Amino acid sequence: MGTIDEIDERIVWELCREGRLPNKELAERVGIAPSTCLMRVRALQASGALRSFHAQPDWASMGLPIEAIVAVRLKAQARAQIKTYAQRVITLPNVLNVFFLGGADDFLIHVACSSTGQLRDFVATELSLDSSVASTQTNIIFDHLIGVEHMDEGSTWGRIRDAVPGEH
Amino acid sequence: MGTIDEIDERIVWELCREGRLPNKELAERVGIAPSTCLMRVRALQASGALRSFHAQPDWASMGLPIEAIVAVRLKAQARAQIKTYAQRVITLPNVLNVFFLGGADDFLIHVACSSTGQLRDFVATELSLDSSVASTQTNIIFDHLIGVEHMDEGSTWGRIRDAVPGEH
DNA sequence: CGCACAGACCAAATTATATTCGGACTTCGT
DNA sequence: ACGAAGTCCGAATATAATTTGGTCTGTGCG
Repeated sequence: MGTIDEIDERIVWELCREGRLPNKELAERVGIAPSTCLMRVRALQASGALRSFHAQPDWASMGLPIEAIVAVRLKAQARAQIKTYAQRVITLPNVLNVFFLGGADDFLIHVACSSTGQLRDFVATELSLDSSVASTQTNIIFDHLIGVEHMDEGSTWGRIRDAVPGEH
Repeated sequence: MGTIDEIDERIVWELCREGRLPNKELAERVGIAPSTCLMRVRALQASGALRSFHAQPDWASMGLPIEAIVAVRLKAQARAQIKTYAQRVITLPNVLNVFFLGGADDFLIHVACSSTGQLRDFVATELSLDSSVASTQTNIIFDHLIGVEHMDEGSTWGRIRDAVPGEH
């Protein structure tokens, strides 16, 4: 099956940092021929290791200057419907991300809105109103930093895995 | 200045959904010539409306199957150093995203780890150990849905902005 | 051992895309 | 109405993506 070697990892890594990196340039960076590189990228997509590619816009420029994280708790008896609820929420236009969580909160919903008013309205009518919801807590996002954009060439992800701490 | 019209919005929107969409195809979708489309995309990047492009990997395939959101609170007197702390954290290899928050928590840190052991170790040594930190709370992520992937053609972002609720 | 096979790779040819460039069109101010 | 500025398009060119065929390597088995 799709066992990922060192080169595949470098490919994924480079594409995380620069999603529109041309195949030719990518091939050069990881040290293989463009044709081979293309084959690998397609295999990575087919295997699911490379899920998707997305632009990261400045939401404010798009008229959505207010971002927030909404922590949602479902009623205990509604936990079974957690997937149904999430499936509905993820299709709402303002929703950027949904994280299913363990712990006190059932999930976090990352949203972008045109104003604090719209945010309040959105949370009230789209999130809280659902009968499965026990409570919501809205936290404004002041800034958002993206990890892969701040990572050096040197720090490979291979190193991360190697550094597994002991489970004493 | 970079005032964004209807077509620019559609461009950004399409690229959010498909980051590697070829310029020719993009031009076709938004109904302009490829040369014009290229010019607009570059203008959007220059103006900052299009920040960046990233691949979305399956972190488990990359050997990092454990994802978590860590809520961090700084000591009251350390709030001034919030940016310093964040700048350090964002460069750590396991960190995917950092959200600066208003509210009780100062920020949320989205991380990917090779094991629960590494997660515990990472939070303990890289996040909690800092003298500015008052407390951390770690929540495992069971699943992560991406909004733009689940949005239909029909639902334009223009509609979001229009639907500004009244501030009565 | 030596052959047949599968898998991975590369280079060159082909196809398609990205990019540049010049000119046409619109808008706006005088 | 005229000219300047801005925006757009189409065709030409540069560059990249993709296909193809063949080489190399390792493997299993006669």
